Amino acid sequence: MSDKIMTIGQVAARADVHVETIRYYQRLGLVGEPPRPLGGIRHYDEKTVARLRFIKRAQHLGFTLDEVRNLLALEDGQSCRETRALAEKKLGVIEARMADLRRMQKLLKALIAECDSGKRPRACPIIATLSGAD
Amino acid sequence: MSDKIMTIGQVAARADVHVETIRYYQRLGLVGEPPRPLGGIRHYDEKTVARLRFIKRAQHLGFTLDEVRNLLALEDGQSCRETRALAEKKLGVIEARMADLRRMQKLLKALIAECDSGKRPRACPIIATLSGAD
DNA sequence: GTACATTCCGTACTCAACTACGGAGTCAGC
DNA sequence: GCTGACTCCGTAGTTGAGTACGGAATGTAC
Repeated sequence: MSDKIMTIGQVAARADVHVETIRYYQRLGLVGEPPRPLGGIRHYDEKTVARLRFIKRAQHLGFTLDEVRNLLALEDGQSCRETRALAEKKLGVIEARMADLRRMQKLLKALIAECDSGKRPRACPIIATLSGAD
Repeated sequence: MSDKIMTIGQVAARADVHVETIRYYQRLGLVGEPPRPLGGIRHYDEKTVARLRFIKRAQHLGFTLDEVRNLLALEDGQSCRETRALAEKKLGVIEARMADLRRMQKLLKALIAECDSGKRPRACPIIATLSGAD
């Protein structure tokens, strides 16, 4: 576990975010305030990089920072009971999201196949199917 | 295909969005301006409801309105060639997103199992794995 | 030991995506 | 034919998620 000490700028570069973003996440409590030996400058380690990357990925999957905070609580959580409950809940969210993506995927594939088969898809039903008319 | 005529308020209620949101999407061109017979009030049909629901779902999966515009172009697209290319591209995006979700899912399941097995997961590696350290 | 780059910190600005507001027009029921 | 609910339209305000700015402090290379 390479515990090389880094400055905020190095962490930012490695996680591909702006320095300001890290400080913003610290204000929100998504990233902890690291030790600050000798007056001023904070010392970060590789874990922060991983955490930042995780946040970005989760966001990209449609989770808000607030939801990401919950996901992060799984890592941080002390109580197994609470962690378990949260994990279960998030699992449900993720599975619903995957189902939606699978539907999109299926339809896109069908659309492509239809294009290939030459028969003009008169009004392909992509939206009708995806809008999930309940 | 029930082509019942609706007002904007009825469409909003059925699609579970605000009236203002529909007008906003019209300004952005995500939803077409419907016919407006007899002076003032617009007449909508069921298709608009489906379109709105689709937009909301796609957004929830992490697509921006701009990306949603692209997805909608698949439905609206005249040219099979262009549609095909776009569909192919979106399919890639969706598959990447699903892979990420699958990773999350797997880890959440592992986390739950670990909780259940009684052995305290000392620092569960959820983030480490999800941060996708390349 | 002094430039120069970074960090620190607070505050202000930006951008996407709405959401609210207000006054005028329209329409359906009584 | 009037009342109350809904629509239309433009403009302004809000929220979430950053991004930019600028002056003081610190650290590093020469």
